[in-house]
Amino acid sequence: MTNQREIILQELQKKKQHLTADELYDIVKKAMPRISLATVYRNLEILSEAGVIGKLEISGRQKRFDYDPEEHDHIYCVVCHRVDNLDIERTDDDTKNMASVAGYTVTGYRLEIVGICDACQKKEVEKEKNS
Amino acid sequence: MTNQREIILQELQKKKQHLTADELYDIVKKAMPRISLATVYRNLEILSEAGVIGKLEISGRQKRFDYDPEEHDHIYCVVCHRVDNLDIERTDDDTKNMASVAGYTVTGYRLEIVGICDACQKKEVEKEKNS
DNA sequence: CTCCGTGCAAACGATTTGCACTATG
DNA sequence: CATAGTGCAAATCGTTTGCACGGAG
Repeated sequence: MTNQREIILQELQKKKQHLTADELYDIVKKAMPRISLATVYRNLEILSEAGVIGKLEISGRQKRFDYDPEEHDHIYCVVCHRVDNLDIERTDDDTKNMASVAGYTVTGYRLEIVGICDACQKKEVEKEKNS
Repeated sequence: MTNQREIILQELQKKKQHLTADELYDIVKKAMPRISLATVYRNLEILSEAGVIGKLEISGRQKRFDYDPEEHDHIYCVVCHRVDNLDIERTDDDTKNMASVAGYTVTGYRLEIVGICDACQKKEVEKEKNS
């Protein structure tokens, strides 16, 4: 656990958001100006591999990293691409229902709810006023 | 609807699989050797925009295109990345449950089941035999 | 000393774009 | 003849990697 690894982890946990590698890079640079983006990527990979954080491959281009490594689902905003945690209980029933599909052995699932976040809804209203 | 557009669409529908742009490119090249990958990308974008096909952003690197534009969920194989359609009914209840989340206006959801497909399971067995 | 982790820059894979050209309406 | 669509190559974006160096054990 190097110095840079620790700062990356701390900042991610402190923000309590689902950040991309380069968002986190910008933040960490303030505390450690000579850090490189590659180091951020490498450490995020190591940390998620170790189960300390989660890695999200939500629709869109960039991966995001989750301060909470527990299995859970996400909701994301189609406008600003912000991602939040969902707290929906995953019933065993669901998993059982899936087990029969097309010869697959089911190992898990990912539910991704899509919507427009509070902030973006407000922005929409603003826009309509001005037009 | 140009000639190349038509062939791209036909081949995708004929294959009844969830192909990536470059897989489709390889297929279409046989019928139309001078076509470029950019054209395949452009037309897949246009076709999915028009609702004739679907665009999938499943975990992993490449986008896949779906011959079936209807809303439905998918299962994909973690080993070979093959994607198949799911035929799980989406109840209104589900959507209602989601509506309350964190100030979001929910517009939809995407369920992605993860597993190992039939073919890859068989390959696993083979490997074990040989080792 | 020995290595693992770093910073940098260059490489990479997937996708997109600028441009000149071609077919089609 | 106007213009939407093409092929090609170069550009772009997010991410990964090779390499020489530096610092901790």
